[in-house]
Amino acid sequence: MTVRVRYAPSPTGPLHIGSARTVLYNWLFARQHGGKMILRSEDTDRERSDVKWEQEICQSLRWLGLDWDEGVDAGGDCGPYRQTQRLELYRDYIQRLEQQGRTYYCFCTPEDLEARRQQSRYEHGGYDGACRQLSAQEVARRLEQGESAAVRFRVPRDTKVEFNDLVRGDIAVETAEISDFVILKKDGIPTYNFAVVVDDVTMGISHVIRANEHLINTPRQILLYQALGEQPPAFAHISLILDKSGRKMSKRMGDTAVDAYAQKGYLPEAIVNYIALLGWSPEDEQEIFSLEELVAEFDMGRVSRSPAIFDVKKLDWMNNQYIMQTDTGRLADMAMEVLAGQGVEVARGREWLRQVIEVVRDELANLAQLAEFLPEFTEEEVEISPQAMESLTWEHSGLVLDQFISRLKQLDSLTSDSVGEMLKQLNKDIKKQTGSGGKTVFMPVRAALSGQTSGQELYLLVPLLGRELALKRIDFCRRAATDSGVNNE
RNA sequence: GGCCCCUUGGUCAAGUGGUUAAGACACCGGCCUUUCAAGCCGGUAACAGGGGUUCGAGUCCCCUAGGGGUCACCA
Repeated sequence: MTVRVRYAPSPTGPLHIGSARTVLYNWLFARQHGGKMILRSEDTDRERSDVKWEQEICQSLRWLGLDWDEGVDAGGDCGPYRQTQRLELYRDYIQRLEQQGRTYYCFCTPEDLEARRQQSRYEHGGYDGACRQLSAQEVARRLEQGESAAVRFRVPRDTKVEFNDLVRGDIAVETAEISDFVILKKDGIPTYNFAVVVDDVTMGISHVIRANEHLINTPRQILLYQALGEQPPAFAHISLILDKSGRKMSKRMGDTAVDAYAQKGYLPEAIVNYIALLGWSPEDEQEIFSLEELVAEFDMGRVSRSPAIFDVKKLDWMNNQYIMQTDTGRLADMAMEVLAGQGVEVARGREWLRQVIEVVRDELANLAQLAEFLPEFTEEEVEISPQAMESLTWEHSGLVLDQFISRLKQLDSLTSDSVGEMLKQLNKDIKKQTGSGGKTVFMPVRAALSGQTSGQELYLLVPLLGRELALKRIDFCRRAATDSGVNNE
């Protein structure tokens, strides 16, 4: 059997992180079986659908590195791939069911239904079957009078629907639990449950891999497959991704859209890697996976049945892992965009930013955090910590800084090597002159250069500052120390 | 409320009747280091509860509790 899977979003918002994982699992499954991936737009909700979202979803998918063989933006033999463009097809299928007496017209208004439901809410949900027994004459008469009607599917009574879910095992539901549901809305648009079935049948879908919230829809859909005389596909329902509070991920608790993570400077491969591990685990203990490795290792049988909580801390760690091993040129390109998106201007340009990244990358959870690091390399007037201030008053600090300044001025070019050499020599010489070195040398230099007692390696910091800024900093910090009433001469 | 699904440390999770119950993130400590990170080493911490079945249960069965989903002319 050729594997054909699909991702079928409704274009009503950006790509959700949970959906991204669903697509990933579909994609991995297709790729490892030499199958096809299909992207279909379920845009039958005319109120909320918008092509703008369809485009954004496509863009996020591409950004993640997930492609598709057929569908929206790709074409294929089973098109069109937007449900609103397949209305005639649905009509044919509705007719097939009609001819077999499996449907009936329903004239109940939404208000009627709502009112009746209010009363019986906790006894039996769903439709009460009011129009099930309407005579053919009455139906014809009301239709003729121009009364509009929805079409409902006649659910068989007293039987049960059983199927085997690839991740959940055997599932059985009594049809008594399923009321006659609408398959064609009054406006002539099919409902989700009907359209998916027709689409999955006509597109030859072999495996339906989707979120767990659809598990309960599956029996209805299987009933439809049976009524149409079609073989249902295999189903795999994967658990939801929850937020920190254990609820379905909501914007209130953090970012839910893939795009939000892109804008914060998370790398697509980190996102993919992280969500792959949210609900699936490999046989061994590997944590870092490329897309190719995932194709090889992924196993639907090892997908977890329980919901997973999205942990940004681990994502941060994962992203950092990728930041540390990614080419800084690429990071710089991404960072320029990310920072621009945050309204942060990089006055000294991309190449300079690249060097900054080289120096601070091991502390970065995402590229947007670069914004917090930049002042350390650009500001003239820095914040001076009490500890830094104190180190400027040490016995030999004045001497150390004087010598550092004159040597800095003499250096031909500022590279990590030349500055490193210079510092080493300075340390040696000071030790010879005063008897103390190490911390008594490096700490005042650091304090005068940055106002802090911790930070980047000095030989990396200085070249990034440049001679001019470095000298200004030292001047500024010494002045501040003097002004604070302490004599550091 | 009915139905369906789920329940191993704070989080992700391994585990398919016999293990000292892995590993990762986070946290704590140590080493390294002119600082901070990174890195390396180590530590704290879990089978929701109760009944069975069994020589033996995180693993199988039942009940309870908790969480989630669903009960739309939304998808």
